[in-house]
Amino acid sequence: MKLVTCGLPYANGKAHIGHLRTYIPADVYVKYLRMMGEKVLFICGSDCHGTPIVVNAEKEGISPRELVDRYHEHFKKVFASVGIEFDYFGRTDSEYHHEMTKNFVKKLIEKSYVYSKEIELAYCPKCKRFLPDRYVEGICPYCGAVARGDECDQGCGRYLEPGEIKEPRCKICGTKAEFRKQKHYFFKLTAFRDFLLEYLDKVGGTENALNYARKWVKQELKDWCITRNLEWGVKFPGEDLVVYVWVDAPIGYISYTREACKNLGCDWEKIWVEGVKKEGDIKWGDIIHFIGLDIVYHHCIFWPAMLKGVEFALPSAIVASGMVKVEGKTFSKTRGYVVWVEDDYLKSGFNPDYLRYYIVNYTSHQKDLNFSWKVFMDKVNNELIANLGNFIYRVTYFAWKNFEGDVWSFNVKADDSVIKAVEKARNEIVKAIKNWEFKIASDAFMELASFGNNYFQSKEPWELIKSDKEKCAEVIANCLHIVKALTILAYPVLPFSMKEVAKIIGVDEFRMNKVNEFEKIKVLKKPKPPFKKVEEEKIEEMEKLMIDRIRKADEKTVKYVTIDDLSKLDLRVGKILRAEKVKKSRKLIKLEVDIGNEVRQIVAGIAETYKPEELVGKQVVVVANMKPAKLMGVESRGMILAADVEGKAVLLTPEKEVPIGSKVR
RNA sequence: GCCGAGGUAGCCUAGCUGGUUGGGGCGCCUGACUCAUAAUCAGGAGGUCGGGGGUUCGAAUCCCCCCCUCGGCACCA
Repeated sequence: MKLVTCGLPYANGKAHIGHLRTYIPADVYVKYLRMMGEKVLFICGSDCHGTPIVVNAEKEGISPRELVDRYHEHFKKVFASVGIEFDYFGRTDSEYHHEMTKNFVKKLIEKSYVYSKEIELAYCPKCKRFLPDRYVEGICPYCGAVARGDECDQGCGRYLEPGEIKEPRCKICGTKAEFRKQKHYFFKLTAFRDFLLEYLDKVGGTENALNYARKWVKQELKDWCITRNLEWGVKFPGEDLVVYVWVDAPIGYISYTREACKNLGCDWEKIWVEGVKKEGDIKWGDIIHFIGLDIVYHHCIFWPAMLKGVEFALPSAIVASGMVKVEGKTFSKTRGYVVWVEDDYLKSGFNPDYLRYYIVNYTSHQKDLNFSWKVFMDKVNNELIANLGNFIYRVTYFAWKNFEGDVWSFNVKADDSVIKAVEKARNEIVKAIKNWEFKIASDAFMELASFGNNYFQSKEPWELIKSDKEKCAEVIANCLHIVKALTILAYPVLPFSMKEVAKIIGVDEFRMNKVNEFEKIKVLKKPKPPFKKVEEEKIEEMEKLMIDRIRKADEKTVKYVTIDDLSKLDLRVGKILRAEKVKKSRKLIKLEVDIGNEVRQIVAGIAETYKPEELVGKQVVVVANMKPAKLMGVESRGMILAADVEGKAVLLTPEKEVPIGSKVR
C-alpha cells in the first residue's frame, strides 16, 4: 500500500490557489495511480496548533478550538468541491493525534535524542507569561530586521530558535519583555547530520526541494527546541509545556493514516513502521509527501530525523511544487495578489475542472505557476473546449443524430492508426506520472483529442453518411473509441466533466487497462457539450475584483504619522567627502559625510546605482540620529535618503546647493 | 560575493549522454470545410536557441568568460 500525503493546511485562514498548487497535482497523481491498479492511501488534515492560531483566536475573542473548527470545515468543504478526494482528512487537535504524538516524543526521549537545557526566554512582566513564537516581536540577531519570535519573516527569513530574538516585546500588550530562565527540551538534530546527507542523496522526488535541504544540512544544523510555553497544543510528557507545532504537525501524517486504516482495514504500522525495504542505514517506506516549497526545511530535515530517531520508515519521495504568482506578481495575501478558492472561484460558478486543468497544465510541477484570469480564459476556451470538448461533443452528437447512438449493427472494425494513437497517449501518461510531470500527462490526452479531431475531419463522416453508411459507422466507432479513451485518460485531471461524459457513453470503470479495449461503445442519451465557455465579461469582472483588492491592500498599509513622529528624525543636509565600496559586498558603499558639526561614516546600500567616484561632492539628506549599526563589519552612523526605484536607490539631493548641516523639515 | 534554479519565436515549453532543414501548444495571418460551443482541418509568417570566445568535420547540446531573471544566504540603515 502506497501512502500519499499533502502538506497540512494551517487552520488559520481560507483556502487559496497556493494550496491547490500542491493538492491538485497530488490528487491527480493519486487518481492516475489508482487507475493503474495501485493501492493508494491519500491522507491530509488540518494543522491546528501553534501560536498564530492562539493569537488570532484571542483577537477575535473566541477559543482556538472554535477558530480551528471554522477553518477545518472550510478546507474540508473546499477540497471536496474541487474534486480532491482524501481518504481521510483529520485534525491535529484530536485525541488520537495527541496520543500518537506523545508516544512518538516519549520514544525519542527513550532513545536519548531529547535533552533539557535552561534557556533565557522572553517573558512579559505585565501579562505574566513567557512569550513563545509569535507572541513576541523584536530584532533578528542575524540581520537586524524586525522579526517575530520564531522566524525573521521580513528580513533574512531565518528560522529562529526560542530565546534568540533581540529586544523582545510582547506582541499582545506591547510591553518590553525581560529575559527569564526556563527549562526547555531539545531534539538532537545534529546527531543526524550524516544520516540526513545520505538520506537526501537517495530520496526520490523533485530536485527543487532536495537541493535546498542538502545545503542547509551541510551549513547550519543546530539542535532544535521542541517545547513551548503554551496551553494550546500537545502536552509534553511530564511538563507544563506543549510540543512545538512543527513536531506534532508531521506526526499527523501517521495519526491520520492510523485513523484511515481503522475505516479501510489496512495496517498503519506496515506503512510507517515496517516499511518496504532496507538499504544500509535507511528503512524505506512507500510514502510520498507533496509539499510546497515553503516547508522543505521541515520535511527534508526535521521530519526524516524524527522518523529515524524512532526507527520508523522514511518517506520515499518528497515532491515540492513551485511557487504561485498571481497576474505575474509574487503571491501575497496582504498585498492582494491572491485568488480565494471559495469566494473568488467557486462562488463565481466556474467549473472546478477548469482550475484543475490550469494548475496541472500551465507548466511543470517544479516551476513557478502564474495565475492570470486572461490566460485562464484562453486555456479553457481554446484548449479544453475547442479541442477536447468539441471532439467529444461532435462525435457523440453525430452518433446520436445519425445512428441513434448505436453504430454496432454495422460490421465495423478498429482502425490501426486509432489504436496506435491511444496507446501512445496512455504510455506517455504512465511515464509522465512516474516522473511527477503532470503537464506532460495532460498534454498527452490533449494531443489524443487533437488526433481525434484530425481523424474526424479527414474521414469526412458527414459526407459518408450520405454515400456509405457502413463506412461512416466505422469512422464513428473509431471516434467513439477515442472518446472513451479520453474520458478515462482525462478523468484524473477533469473528474467532474469526465464522469458526465462517462454516463453518456456508458463507461463505468476508470481503469488504465480498459483504455485501449475496442468495445462496443454506444451513446446512451442525448449528449450535452461537456464544458461551458468562460465568458469574457465574467473574466473582466474577476480582473476588476482583483484590482480593487490590490488597491485596498495598498490603502491598508498606509500608516499616518504625526508631526511629533516626524520631529523624532534629525534630518540634515550633508556633503559626501569620500566614497569607497565595501569589500566583498554588492550593494554597500562606505561614505564619509560632512553633516556640519562632524564627519560621519555611513554605509549605504547604493552601489548598484552609483559608482563611488560619482558620489563625492554630492549633497544628500542624512538621518543623523539613526541608531549606529554594523554592516559587513563596517560601522554605519546614519542613513542616506533615497528613492526606491524597483529596488535601486536614487539619491535625494537639495534642489540647489545649501549650507552643509541645514536642517530638513 | 557565495549557493541553487533558469534564460529556446508575443506567451508556455520539448530537445541538453553533440549529427539529417531546433519539435509542440496558445496567439497571429491565409485558405478549406460545415458534423460540432465561429468549434475543426490545411498552409504560412515569426527564433542570431541570453552574449562572446573555444573544442570539433559538426553544438541549443561539451569547455571557458561575461550578462540577465528568480529563490536562498552574506550587507537592503
